[in-house]
Amino acid sequence: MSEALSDPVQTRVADDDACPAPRVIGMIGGKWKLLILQILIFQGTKRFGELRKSIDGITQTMLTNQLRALEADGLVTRKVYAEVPPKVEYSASADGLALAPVFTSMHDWWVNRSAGS
Amino acid sequence: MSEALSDPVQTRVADDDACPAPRVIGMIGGKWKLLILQILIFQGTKRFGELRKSIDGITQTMLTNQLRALEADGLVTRKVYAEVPPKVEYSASADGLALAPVFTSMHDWWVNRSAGS
DNA sequence: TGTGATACTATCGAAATTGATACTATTGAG
DNA sequence: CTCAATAGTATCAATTTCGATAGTATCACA
Repeated sequence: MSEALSDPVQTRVADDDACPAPRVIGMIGGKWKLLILQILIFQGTKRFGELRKSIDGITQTMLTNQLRALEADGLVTRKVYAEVPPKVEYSASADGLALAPVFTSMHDWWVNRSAGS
Repeated sequence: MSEALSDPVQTRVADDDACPAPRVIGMIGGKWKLLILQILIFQGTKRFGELRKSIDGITQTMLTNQLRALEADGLVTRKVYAEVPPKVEYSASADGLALAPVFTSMHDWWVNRSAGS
C-alpha cells in the first residue's frame, strides 16, 4: 500500500482500497485470455491463425474478441502487414510480459497446494 | 462432448507441466471471490455478517454462493456454532492462505505497469 | 472468370453468471 | 404468544459472456 496523503487522486483511484486484484482478474479472467497470454508470453509472437490452431476449441469470433480486449488493456500488441492474404502478428507487450510472475505464482500455488485436482 | 482421439484437458488433469492458470482463475475468478479471499487472508476469520458488511454491494445470495464455491475448492473453511441466533465463521484454509503470493504478484504488476488505470 | 488463403465482422441465440426479492429456521427475551 | 437477530434457501429476472454460423475484403494465380 502507498501513502495516501501526499498523493493526489491518481494513485488513490488506481489503488483504491488496497488491492487491484478484481481489476487484474477483469483483464486476464476471460475464458481464453490466459491461454492466449501464456502462449504470447512464453512462446513469443504468433500470427492469428497460429493462435487459433494452438488453442483447442476456440472459435474465430472468440479469439478476435479476446485479442481485442487484451489489446485494449495494453497487454498485447497487434501488427498488421499490408499483404494478401492478410498477415497479422500478435505479441505480448511489456506490460503483458510483466505478468509472468503472476503466472509463476499461480503455477507454484497449484503445484504445492494440498488439495488434489 | 465426444472427442474420440484427441483427449484435451479433462483427462490429463493432474499433469504438472500443463499450465493450471485457467483452473486457478476458475477458483478465484468469480465476481466477489477475490474480495472475500482478500479479507479472509489478510484480516483473518470473519463471521458471515461481517463479510457482508465489509463487501460493499454484495447480496446475501451471492455471498453465500461465493463462499460455498470457495469452500468446495478448499480455499475457505466454515465453522458453524450451535447457537441461536446462528453464528458461522469463515477463514482462509492453508491452501487459501498460500494464495497470498498470487495477490502480491498481481499487486506488484498493477503498481509497476506502464498503462494508466 | 473463378478460386484459395487469411483475418476478420456481424448476427443471433444459448448458456452461465449475477441480482432482487421473498421466504425459512431457531430460540431467548419480553 | 410475538418479536428480533443471524444465516441462510428458493425463485425468477436481468445481465453478461460465449458459441455457431455466415458473410466481407483483398489479390495472386490458373
